Amino acid sequence: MNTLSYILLCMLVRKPCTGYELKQYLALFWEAHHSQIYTSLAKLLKEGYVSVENDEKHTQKKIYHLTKKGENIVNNWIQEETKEPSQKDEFLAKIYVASILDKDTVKGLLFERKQHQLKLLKQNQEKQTQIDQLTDPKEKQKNFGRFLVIQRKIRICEEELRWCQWAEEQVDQLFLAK
Amino acid sequence: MNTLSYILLCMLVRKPCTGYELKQYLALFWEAHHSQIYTSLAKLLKEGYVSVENDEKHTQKKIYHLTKKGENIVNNWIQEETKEPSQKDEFLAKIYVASILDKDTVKGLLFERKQHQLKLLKQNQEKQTQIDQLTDPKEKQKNFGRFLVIQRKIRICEEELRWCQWAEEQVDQLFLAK
DNA sequence: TACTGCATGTAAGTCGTTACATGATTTG
DNA sequence: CAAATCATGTAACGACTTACATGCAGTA
Repeated sequence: MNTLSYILLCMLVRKPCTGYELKQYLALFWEAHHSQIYTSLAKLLKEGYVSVENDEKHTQKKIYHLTKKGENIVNNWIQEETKEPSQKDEFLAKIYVASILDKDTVKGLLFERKQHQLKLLKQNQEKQTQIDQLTDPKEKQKNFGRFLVIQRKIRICEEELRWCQWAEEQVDQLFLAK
Repeated sequence: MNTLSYILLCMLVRKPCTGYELKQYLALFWEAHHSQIYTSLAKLLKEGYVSVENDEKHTQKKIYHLTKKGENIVNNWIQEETKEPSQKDEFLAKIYVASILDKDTVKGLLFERKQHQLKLLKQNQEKQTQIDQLTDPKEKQKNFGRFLVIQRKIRICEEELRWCQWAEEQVDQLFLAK
């Protein structure tokens, strides 16, 4: 059992999913290519942590369900120590060397980042709207954790956008002084 | 040349560093174990992108400098397309399944996260103070990119702390309703 | 009917983690 | 003078990326 396997099992607590869906849900706080997800799901199935149901209409679809054994192992994992988050951000490495770049390059980098963050923000706001529209209290409760995580993402996107704005102003000031 | 190699070269733009220092500077936006850093530096040296100077007092220390060739390749890399940031955060996977956890577990997770973020915030505020204390304009200019990146980290830490606070309130409300 | 998105899978090669290994320097 | 931190390195193993490969479903 590696970390990705536990993450996949966590995703299945809320509802049964296909591998394809898992990849998308995961994106809120994890990264994995489909090749990795499908091989991990195959292992989890072999070891009995998940079960598969074949969709009748879409015969190619495999809907994975969490088994009792799977839920137990998730519960144990949650009690274990939580590893610190890891991040890799090329953009910040480029910003780090701003002093050897020209104004247009730095501004271009910041512009692209802003576009990316705006896109992310919009996507997450849509996800939130979907949760807000749930009327069934049971469904709403099942989505509580997801709701918290999406809210966090939205807040951080907004803060990053404010930082981009501020950074642009700093760049302007620096090149004015030169 | 992989991404880590470019990141290392970027770090050396500001000032010559040892592998040990690089690991610490990197932490602002990248993660790498020392084993990876030392082997990458050895490759960069062999290919002439960096040069080594041995510290006279501390003979075990190897201070890496960026060569002209290294600076050129960094400049080319910066013009290339920037890969999107990647993140891996176990904590959020655990929060995601909040609905099957008890109140104390969720609150405990949030508490630990808060402690971690407070530590990070403090560390970065110290880094900022160091930059603020620079008086030489040239030194200050060289640290411009670093300044931007540290500011971003501080802002995001603060936002995450606000989110933790908010999330605790949400948890209280949920368990009140139950 | 062509194109985009949905959906799954395998294999080779690269990257990253963990463990092993050593030794100097600083601080209480 | 013991412990923590600084400082560097190698090797084995596991995780991740990239490329190859296939086919269905919806829509313009």
